[in-house]
Amino acid sequence: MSAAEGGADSSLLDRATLGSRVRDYLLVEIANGRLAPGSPVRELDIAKRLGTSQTPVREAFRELAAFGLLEARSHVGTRVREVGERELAEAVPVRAALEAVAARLAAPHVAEDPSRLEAALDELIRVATLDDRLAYANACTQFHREVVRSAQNDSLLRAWNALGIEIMTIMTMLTNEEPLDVAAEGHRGIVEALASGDVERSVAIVNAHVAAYIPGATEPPVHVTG
Amino acid sequence: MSAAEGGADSSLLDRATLGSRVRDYLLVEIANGRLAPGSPVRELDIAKRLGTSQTPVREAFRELAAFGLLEARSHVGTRVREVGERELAEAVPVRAALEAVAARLAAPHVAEDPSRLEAALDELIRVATLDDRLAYANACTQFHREVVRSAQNDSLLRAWNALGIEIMTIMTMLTNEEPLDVAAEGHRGIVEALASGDVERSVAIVNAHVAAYIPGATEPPVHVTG
DNA sequence: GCGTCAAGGATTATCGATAATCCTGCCGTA
DNA sequence: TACGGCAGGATTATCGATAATCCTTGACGC
Repeated sequence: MSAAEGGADSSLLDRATLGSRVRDYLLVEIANGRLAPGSPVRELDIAKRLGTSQTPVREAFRELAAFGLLEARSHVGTRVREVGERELAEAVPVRAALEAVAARLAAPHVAEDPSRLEAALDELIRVATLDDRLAYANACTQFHREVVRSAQNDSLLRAWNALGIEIMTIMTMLTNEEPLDVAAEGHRGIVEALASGDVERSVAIVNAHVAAYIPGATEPPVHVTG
Repeated sequence: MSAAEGGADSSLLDRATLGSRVRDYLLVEIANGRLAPGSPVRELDIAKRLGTSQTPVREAFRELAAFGLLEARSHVGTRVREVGERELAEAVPVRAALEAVAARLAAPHVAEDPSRLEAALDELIRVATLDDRLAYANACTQFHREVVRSAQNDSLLRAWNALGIEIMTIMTMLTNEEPLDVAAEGHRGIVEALASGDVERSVAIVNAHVAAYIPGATEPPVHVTG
């Protein structure tokens, strides 16, 4: 998915090109574990399975690789990227820094019109009642993406997207025992802080939230002030 | 360029795939203005001009679109996106935040073995004598990428790559009058700070450096402490 | 035993051609 | 005039097949 559309487009219209539908298919397969991390995926295999040619599959592969979900080696093969605890931990300070910037930039916009973010929160809380950790992970990713999107800064969104939060969140949720309703409610504070327009509080809350995402993290690894 | 390869491959070895060479070609054409912002680019035109088929061109288009350099509409056409000062300025706080994290993480590693970073600096200073602003821009990007790479954090590198620093730097260098040798020397302080292992000084210097990159910026938009 | 090299298999990379889609301009109608 | 619809052109999207590259395996010489 291009950074501009941000990964939320294809479900709306049927304008979807074949490539984007293949992409979504792979996304789901990776998300629910049918394509396990580390397992190889072959362009022509997927093409045959979906009844398309190699071309759209190839395009989908490239996009997912850009998101860090797939790992491709030229002329050799592609596999689902392994995201170990080390990778997960590694991403935390990066994510914290980016979402801190996002909070700083988003606060004024959200304060002016909090409706989109509130809708994302409502959806998250609704999904939390479904006892489906996979669906919850996706909703959670969408919520955070909405925060970043609220900053109205394409560069920021692109960088954040490149982290591959989808897979990180899924991993975290599946190796986690936290009740979903509690996890969901933990996001309310973010919306409130942003909607109030209080930049410093927003940044602090987001930092704490992201840092808490990885079990074992004791405090925000990067504290952003300014 | 895929996030994994990091955009630094194609100029070194001839491992470059056709798609990546087309990408680089287009990058240069856009940078030096032969492909003016707003002008349409046709896949088959470029393909014929470069003597390839449509496929690699298409791939290059997708990558450049992901970086915000091209604007594609399905079944209609692609044009060079207008990258105004606003876009350039937008990226600054994001880049500053990422490179601050990079400095924090890289300092210990660089202190232990500064050779790679020093080599990048030497190369930058060497290229500065060539009076080729395009080459300098590339060397400069390489230097900063080396700083980020020194952090030894894949997530960080992916996010940074997603910003498309190449084009930002090229744009800046081409609309800039600063003498190249002065610009190059401005990077020495970064290496020294990192090599000394002084994290706080490293972060401060990197922040100042990045913020100064955009003419008109008065102070680091985000100050990272911790 | 160990390094070197060649052949073969696996996978992606590229090609040339065709299909699908979208836009524009024209025509007919009221 | 304003409006709807329908050819025709332009461009991308997709296809099926072939080429190029890389890795592995095993033979061979030392």
